[in-house]
Amino acid sequence: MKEFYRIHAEMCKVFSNPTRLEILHLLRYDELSVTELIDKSKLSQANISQHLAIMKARGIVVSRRDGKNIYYRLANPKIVRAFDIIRDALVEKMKKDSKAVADFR
Amino acid sequence: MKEFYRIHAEMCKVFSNPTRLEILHLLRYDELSVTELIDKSKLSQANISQHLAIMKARGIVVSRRDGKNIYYRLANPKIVRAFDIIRDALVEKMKKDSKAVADFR
DNA sequence: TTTAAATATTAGTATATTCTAATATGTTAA
DNA sequence: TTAACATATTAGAATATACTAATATTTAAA
Repeated sequence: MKEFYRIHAEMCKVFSNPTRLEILHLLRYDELSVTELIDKSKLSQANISQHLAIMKARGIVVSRRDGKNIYYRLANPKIVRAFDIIRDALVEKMKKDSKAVADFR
Repeated sequence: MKEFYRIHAEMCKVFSNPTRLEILHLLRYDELSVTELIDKSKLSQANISQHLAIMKARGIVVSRRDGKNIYYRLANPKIVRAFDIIRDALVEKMKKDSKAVADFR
């Protein structure tokens, strides 16, 4: 089982970087080329390319070439659901925390 | 929005370590004391304690003291669902990958 | 067949993470 | 109040990560 935790952790590690989350968010509904990702995110080309490579290697995104452009998209739509749940839990927690702060005052 | 990605990433970072996943898995249904966690995981006391501190600081687990023991449990059951989805996606992917390997032969 | 556009890769530095070993703190029972 | 148990904290070394700057590769158009 320990091996499975290792692999699971490897997968989660992909989601533990704000830049990658931003890229994944941009890819949520549509595939996008690297240039489009650069435009929409204002991140550097090299940096985006590196993160895409990481995610591709782990099977989170897939790519296809069309002429000069390479388009990336999510490999598995389930991942988005996992995000949403974590985001919900996060929002819930933030509300609770801010309420605790409010109650304290 | 970038700020939100940062916080989301912080949260996901918690799940990006195999030891923490193992602990979370052990806490899935029941609260457990640190000693029980040590027994069930065979991890070192210091290490478990450190990981519990990390997860507590981020609001993933909560604790209560009962005499000499401190019991930890999951703060939000939703988190478990997020795990399950990621795990499913992972299993799906592993099946697909092993099938690709099989087809290749 | 050169040039320009799109993307990938590499090297290197700064920072973060993880673990072990040692020590400290808190709690109960003798 | 001391001993023993349960848990937390600290320090420090090894490893991993993320970013920038520079360079390489691939493709299509001129």
